[in-house]
Amino acid sequence: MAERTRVVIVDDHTIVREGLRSILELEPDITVVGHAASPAEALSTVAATQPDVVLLDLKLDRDGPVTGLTLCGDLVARHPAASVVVLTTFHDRTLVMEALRRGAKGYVLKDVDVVDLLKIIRGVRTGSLMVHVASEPDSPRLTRRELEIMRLLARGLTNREIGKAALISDSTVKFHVRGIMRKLAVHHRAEVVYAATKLGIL
Amino acid sequence: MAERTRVVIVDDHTIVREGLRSILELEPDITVVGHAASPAEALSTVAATQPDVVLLDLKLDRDGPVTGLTLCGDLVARHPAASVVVLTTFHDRTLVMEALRRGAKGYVLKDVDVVDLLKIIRGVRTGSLMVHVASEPDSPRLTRRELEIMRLLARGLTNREIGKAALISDSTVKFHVRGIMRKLAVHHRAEVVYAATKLGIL
DNA sequence: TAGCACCCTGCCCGTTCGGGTAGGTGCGGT
DNA sequence: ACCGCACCTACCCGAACGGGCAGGGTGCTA
Repeated sequence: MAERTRVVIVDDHTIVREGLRSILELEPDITVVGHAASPAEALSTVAATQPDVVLLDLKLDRDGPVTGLTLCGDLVARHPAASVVVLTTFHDRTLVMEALRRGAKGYVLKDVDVVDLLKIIRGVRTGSLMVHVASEPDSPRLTRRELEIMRLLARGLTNREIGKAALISDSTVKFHVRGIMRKLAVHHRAEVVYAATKLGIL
Repeated sequence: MAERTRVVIVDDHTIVREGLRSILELEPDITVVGHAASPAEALSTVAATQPDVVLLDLKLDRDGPVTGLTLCGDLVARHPAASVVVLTTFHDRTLVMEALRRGAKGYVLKDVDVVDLLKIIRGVRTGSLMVHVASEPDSPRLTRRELEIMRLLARGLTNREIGKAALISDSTVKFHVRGIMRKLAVHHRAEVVYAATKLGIL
């Protein structure tokens, strides 16, 4: 292996980006060829640099991990040669599974040892580290509308008020709320907020 | 200023700790004399190394920022010579105010520029950077009972069910829920969960 | 001793919610 | 052309909620 492993870092926090770069650049067989703070930036950077590994933070903004998950799928689809390694603070197993389901080659919790991180980067690069994907536990997939309703719901709006805000009737709001509750397997709107927060959807 | 600024880093994520260390060690006038991942470790490390600045992440575990806030107060109380700089991902203004109220000398959002971070570290060290504390906005103080009720409420229990669980009547539950809502300045239980999560009380 | 904070309970009332049924549209894939 | 899915709307009804009221009690502290 003469070539150095080319890595792109995607994280919205400058400190994490720079910190990771500092760590990785100390390794002789690894080089950081780019970094990005947003999905758009990530896609263009990866396209431009064609890295071996993309270190991807799932939480790219205050909207939770959805942004990162989506980006993960996009990166895998457009750049199958690059191995996406999910970097996250979430201890939530469903999130990890969701990322793997979308084609991530590995995942790293942010409190891992640096040595382990390096091991994983080298592992996915050589292909010696294979992740067991095992099909789906399928975290609930909310539609656009449902997400919108849920955010308004979390702010304490009544169905009627949500209807005003979303320009739909309160009957429709109730319809969507039912959908949300069914998918999250809960029965009260307070629990919706709780579950959504735990899953990082909110 | 002949002496180098001595810094201790407190963060539960190894990657953030090592990353920060890598960044700071590049500066000739700054030296990282210790790091910690937990409150206990932080207190002993700070006591042992007597740093000028403590970089403190508010979110030290999955319990939210309460752990960090408490530690912030403890550090300030036991080591008034050390300047605590709060490092956090939370964009929430109330959290920052709460930290300052407990004696933090400054705060840094994790997505700041590295240059700004260095500026702040040097600022608190020389005392040229002074934070306006302005007394208190006082984050709401819930009683033991209210906290207990709130946690059950978040799980989606009805007032009646909460009563069963807490061995009190549903009338009393409603009494406490009213108290919670009043203190959080909200009017619906879904919003209670939302507000409590944002404040890290849950 | 009085005051205060916390805790507990009951009743009222109008509003909102949760869940059910029973429809409608439009869009994208097989 | 058909199916599935997201989306929209309307009706019903019992349960739960939100916010008032009016009272209990304890324990600690000034």
